[in-house]
Amino acid sequence: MTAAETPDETTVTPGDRPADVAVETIQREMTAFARRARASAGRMHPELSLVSYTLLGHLEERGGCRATDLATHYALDKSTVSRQVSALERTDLVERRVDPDDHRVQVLHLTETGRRILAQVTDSRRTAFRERLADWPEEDLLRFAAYLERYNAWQGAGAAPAAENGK
Amino acid sequence: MTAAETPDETTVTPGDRPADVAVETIQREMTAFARRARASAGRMHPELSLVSYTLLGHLEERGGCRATDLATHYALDKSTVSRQVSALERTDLVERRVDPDDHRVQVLHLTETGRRILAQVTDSRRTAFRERLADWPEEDLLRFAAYLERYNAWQGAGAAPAAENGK
DNA sequence: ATTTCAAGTTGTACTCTACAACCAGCAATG
DNA sequence: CATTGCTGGTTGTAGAGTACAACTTGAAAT
Repeated sequence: MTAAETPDETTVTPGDRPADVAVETIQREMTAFARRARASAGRMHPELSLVSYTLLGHLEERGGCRATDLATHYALDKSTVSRQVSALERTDLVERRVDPDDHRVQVLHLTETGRRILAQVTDSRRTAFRERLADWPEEDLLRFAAYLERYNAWQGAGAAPAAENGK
Repeated sequence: MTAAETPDETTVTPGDRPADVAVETIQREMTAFARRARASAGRMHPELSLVSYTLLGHLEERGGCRATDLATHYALDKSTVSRQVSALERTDLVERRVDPDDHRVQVLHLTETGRRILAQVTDSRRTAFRERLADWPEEDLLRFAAYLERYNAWQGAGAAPAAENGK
């Protein structure tokens, strides 16, 4: 429709080389994915938002850590983490234990419930991903995983030196 | 840390096969990316949120479409789209033209400004992505792009049969 | 003409988020 | 020890993004 929409080529100027096209595609697809992720995650598990999920995951992986650690690791404001943690505590998924060495800090730990819910959501998410990737040859799965890791591992030169899952 | 954290194996049950590990990784990395995307996009372009950007992109790609089309395509509520479009109109990035055939519908079009801003943001995003992918061999770029497309193209069997550009 | 349907808008509410102001411990200094 | 300053966390406030439900208006079907 409306072919008279000024089909000027200068508007976007996608590079001509295959690599440029690929970068373009990567950008587009990553963006599309990101746009959907939150909502779809929320639909799947109304009980545990994407953020809560990753927070809980970090807690389990580390076996407890401080709110500040979560904040820096995920590049979130400490107030955000504070509220998230409050919510998680209210729903009895995490508990706070005041650090005896420093009464300012409170080490966060998963509760049994938290561990259970996390496992449950993880499982459900895994199922969804598996279904989605069911017909992929193993070789492609491995490569795709490697690419994603590589992509995410990139540390922006000038970017905030914080964040990133070092582990 | 805290090895006394009940290291029960049943908690996560990651499959042992390489493919399972890969799926796990894909899930984790896609999630990590999604979590950051919005914020980083916002930091890069305070003028155009990730959503606005994709909306504008769709408009350009299609050369105008209805709000409902945007809603179904992006699986957003029509009220959400309505408000987004309002904002885009207020900032003079899109304009509405009432469809002469059906006075209910208003076809959305990019304005000149909209086209310009979109191109500008697209360019800036492309630069960022290129930088990030600078040291990737072309072969990997092509494969990564293909994987992402394939991943995103997946239509959940039971998912909403709506969406996607029929046209 | 009346009912039904589709496109959009508006009211309301909730989540996620940041920033700024603040409080409470710890640490260093005189 | 008292003062100053830093760090971990909370709370007030604000804004984006979103959904759902109720409503308006125009089109279509009967």
